[in-house]
Amino acid sequence: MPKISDKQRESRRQQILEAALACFAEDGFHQTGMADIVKRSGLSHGAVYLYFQSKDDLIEALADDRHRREAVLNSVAQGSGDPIEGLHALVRVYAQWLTDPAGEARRRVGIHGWAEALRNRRVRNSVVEGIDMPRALIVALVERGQHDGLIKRDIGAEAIARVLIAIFQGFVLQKCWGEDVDIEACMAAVAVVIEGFRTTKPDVRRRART
Amino acid sequence: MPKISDKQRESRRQQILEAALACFAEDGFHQTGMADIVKRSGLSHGAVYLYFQSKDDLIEALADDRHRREAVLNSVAQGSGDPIEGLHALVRVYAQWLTDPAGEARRRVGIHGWAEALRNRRVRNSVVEGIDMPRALIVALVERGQHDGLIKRDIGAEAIARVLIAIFQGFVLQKCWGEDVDIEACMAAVAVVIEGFRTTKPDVRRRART
DNA sequence: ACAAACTGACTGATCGATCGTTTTTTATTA
DNA sequence: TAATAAAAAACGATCGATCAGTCAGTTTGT
Repeated sequence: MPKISDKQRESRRQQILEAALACFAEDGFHQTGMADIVKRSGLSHGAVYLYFQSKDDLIEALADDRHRREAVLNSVAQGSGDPIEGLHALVRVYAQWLTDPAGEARRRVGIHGWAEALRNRRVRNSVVEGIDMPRALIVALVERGQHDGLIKRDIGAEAIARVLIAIFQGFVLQKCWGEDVDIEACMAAVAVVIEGFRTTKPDVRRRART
Repeated sequence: MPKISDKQRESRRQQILEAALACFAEDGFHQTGMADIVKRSGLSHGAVYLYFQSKDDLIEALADDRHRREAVLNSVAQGSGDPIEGLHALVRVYAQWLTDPAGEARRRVGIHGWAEALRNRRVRNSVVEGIDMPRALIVALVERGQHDGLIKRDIGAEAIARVLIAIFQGFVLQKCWGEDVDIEACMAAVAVVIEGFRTTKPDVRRRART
């Protein structure tokens, strides 16, 4: 007979994950000891190992950030209109995520995950898959924009997607290092970047959808 | 009386640094043991500690990448002409650095350094100072371009600099993760981004230099 | 009363760093 | 030129500390 309910069990799990997130955000994966996580969680060593098989298990559980993907997915729903407006919407979503004080720990752990991805195959898969979704979304938007003659056709949609993603990755770094980045001004610059992809002449050639 | 010359001494130092670079690139700072570096260097534990006080000393020595700064400085000399052409030149320099196979280890160590910068003040200072120089260079170019009416005045020069730097930071990540990034296509997209900063109308208003 | 949840002292392994010893090189002497 | 003394350089066995992970025993809720 289980002593605690599934809800309680999940709550304990989250309790440990939150402690681990805070510790990893402060000191990175490999400079954080299990003792730190244990102390912060308020539980004991044994209890933690009831919920996670190993420290690597915890790392992998935190390397995967589903919340952000869901936020992106929501913006997909809105992005069914003008492709370029879709790109702007996407930028807005990420800008908000970037400036949310509550997400500081997640961003820091994310950076540690980027480094860990260089040596841990499972973490790398998590990280790469994590950017695959927004990348595919941007590619779809751009290709639609190019098809409709709104976006320059001489640039690869894939290239545009990677540039936009790179911009946000770089901002996460610069922000987390504590540099005083004027996010608002930078987002304005990114908006100009996106407008730069727009065809200068309206390019009346607009083929019918297949 | 010294047994070995300064040249030999520096050579040994480099020998250790190269071993450490290779090890750190493979496994990160904290997953690399001194024993790994010792073995790779072909020396002994004691010998390594004759040249570096501690493992952290090695980390800090490698977190600072002067070579790249020098390359940027060289491109400064060329950038005395058209500001926008200066930006393109800068992109070319970084694109070359990004695709140089010999620089793979340095790029990977760089990423580990980005994560380490979150918890090690000295490493953070190295990293931040490392991007301060190209940032100042871009700001100078953009402000000159804006002054001459070549670059849109409604974007902050600082913001443009941070966007361009972020792009390259992101590309280093995506490249090192092993994703098949078409660097050439991406650089073409970046070129479009830069052109997007250009004033659409030539903006004849050109004030004389103060 | 019973079984699951939890505890925390404990373990073997591994870490960065040390230091007494050995090797190597150079300046000096024979 | 060959032998020698002296000192720096290099070595590597070894240290205490710390690590992730375990398990026999205790508590807790049903």
